[in-house]
Amino acid sequence: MKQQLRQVILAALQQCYVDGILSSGELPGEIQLENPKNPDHGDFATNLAMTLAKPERKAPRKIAEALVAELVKNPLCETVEIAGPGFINFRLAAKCWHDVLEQIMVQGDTFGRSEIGAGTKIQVEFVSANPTGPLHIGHGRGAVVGDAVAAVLQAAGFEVQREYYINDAGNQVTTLGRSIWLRLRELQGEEITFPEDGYQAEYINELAAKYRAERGELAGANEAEAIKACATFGIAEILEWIKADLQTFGIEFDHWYSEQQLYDRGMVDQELAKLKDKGLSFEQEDALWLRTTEHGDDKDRVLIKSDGSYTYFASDVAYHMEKFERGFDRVIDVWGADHHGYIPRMKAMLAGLGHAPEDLEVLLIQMVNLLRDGKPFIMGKRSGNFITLKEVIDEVGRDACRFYFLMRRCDSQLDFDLELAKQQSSDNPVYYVQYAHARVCSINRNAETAGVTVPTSDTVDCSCLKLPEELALIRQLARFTETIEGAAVHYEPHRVVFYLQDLAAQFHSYYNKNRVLVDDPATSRARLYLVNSVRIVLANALSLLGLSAPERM
RNA sequence: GCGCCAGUAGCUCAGUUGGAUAGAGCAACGGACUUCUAAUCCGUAGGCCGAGGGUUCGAAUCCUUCCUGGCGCGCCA
Repeated sequence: MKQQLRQVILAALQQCYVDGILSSGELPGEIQLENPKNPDHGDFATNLAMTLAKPERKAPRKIAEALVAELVKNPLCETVEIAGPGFINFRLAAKCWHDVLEQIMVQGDTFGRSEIGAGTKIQVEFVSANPTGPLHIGHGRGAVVGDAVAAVLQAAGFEVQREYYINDAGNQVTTLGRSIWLRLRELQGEEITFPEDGYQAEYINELAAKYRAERGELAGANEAEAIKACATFGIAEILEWIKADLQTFGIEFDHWYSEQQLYDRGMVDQELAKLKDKGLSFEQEDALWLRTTEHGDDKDRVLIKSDGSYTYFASDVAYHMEKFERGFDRVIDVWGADHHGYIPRMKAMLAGLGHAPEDLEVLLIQMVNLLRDGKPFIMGKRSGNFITLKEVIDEVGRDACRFYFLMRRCDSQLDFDLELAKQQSSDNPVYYVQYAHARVCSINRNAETAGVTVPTSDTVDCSCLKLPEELALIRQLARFTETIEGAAVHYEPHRVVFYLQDLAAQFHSYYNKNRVLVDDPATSRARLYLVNSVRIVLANALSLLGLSAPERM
């Protein structure tokens, strides 16, 4: 709709140049069209005359007059008016809006999709929590945001892969192994002193018990081997928990990528060798450093420590180099905001290899403040006051949980009140939106009983849809595609959430003011056509965010 | 000390590439169910967009200085 109008405006501008009414010949890169907040300002507005004021050296309103003289000739435009300092306001013919409904009906569950991302391969890596403990609420937010970002990108035509990076190498693995091993010895009746830096949580005892049940007593193996066995066992078990939790949350990954395998395949050494060949790394004090200061980092970073072991950064560098070698045009990492200090060195590393800064986009997920009845719910691994993601989902419900995580832009902190999220009332926005969907379904059931069927595009008489609120509703529906595009381009899935709330509000208001099923059959059918278009868009948006669209509530 | 994110109504937050009179929900107050689901709707009230300066036709939005809160600044992961 917008694109169509842009063409019309461009043609009018060119005509003005041909006629010599305007002389600069200036063609704007893109004609800016906005959706006015004030309905008096029409369906669309452009500031074109104001931006042309400088090159034309004429008053904006003069330029607008010339353009309007051309534009009124177009049948698409019902009215074209000049307003304020030089805005041109358009009101489109009702026919244009009725065509939108037909598009929705014909396209069904694909309505809203576009191809702006066609040909671009993007990888979204998210969650990537260490497999040393169950997922908590912070991981949940990252999981939902990552999943939704991937979904809107897909809807906008990008080719998307969802990946989980498993940090199954490094010190934390040994710590996990040792923790399980100690608990296991405890179970076998030994008196042990549990170290300060071990994992103290209850689930370690569960893992130890399970190990014992499945594998029996620890045999005479030496300590290092026993710890390693416990670690391997623990990682595998916890990974299963994580996979199960994500599944109940409705999140699926295309690819699980193991850090350990990165080492086993020799990828880390290979990639580090490439850096060395390019002169990006250097040795100093027995350690290997990456020269990240050349591209904006505060200091150079260690890849291989003086004791010969690798830093976490080393495998991360190799991992990201390999991502691009896999053919992705762009790579998105979803991280907890506490890792933000890491961004400059990663970007510097890629810049050294000739990548543009925007090839890697890091989405920082701000902290989640867990509350219960408005009071902070302090989580301490040691206090025992620990609540896992699974417990939150079980208590609050999947849809409400997802919706809360998506309601805010991810770079602002989120207060998550368990009692509030749990409420199945008007206080809970997720039900407000889902209720709109259920309401249309209910109307459909009543229509069916009354023998009224939803008309097809060629049998509907859209001329019955002329109330201002009906046209406003269609305008909102028409914005769905551009909303998804905006959410995709800016990596901001919360835009879809706000869109959904606006659409639901408009529908509820319309529903309260007007009956769909009235005495006049043509009007009933046309309104049924309209509300079912609303239903389709609600369902598409809900599905995009991983939310259900219930038919009854 | 340096860096990142945030600061908008009593509370929680939106606000598109800089656009017209800054919006929504909750809370408060007043209304609407013999009518397709009241998990809904309609109305009232509520603002120094953290503060100052700058850029321009035009700033919550861009630049700059400061204030406040959160988080980072390892040869940890």
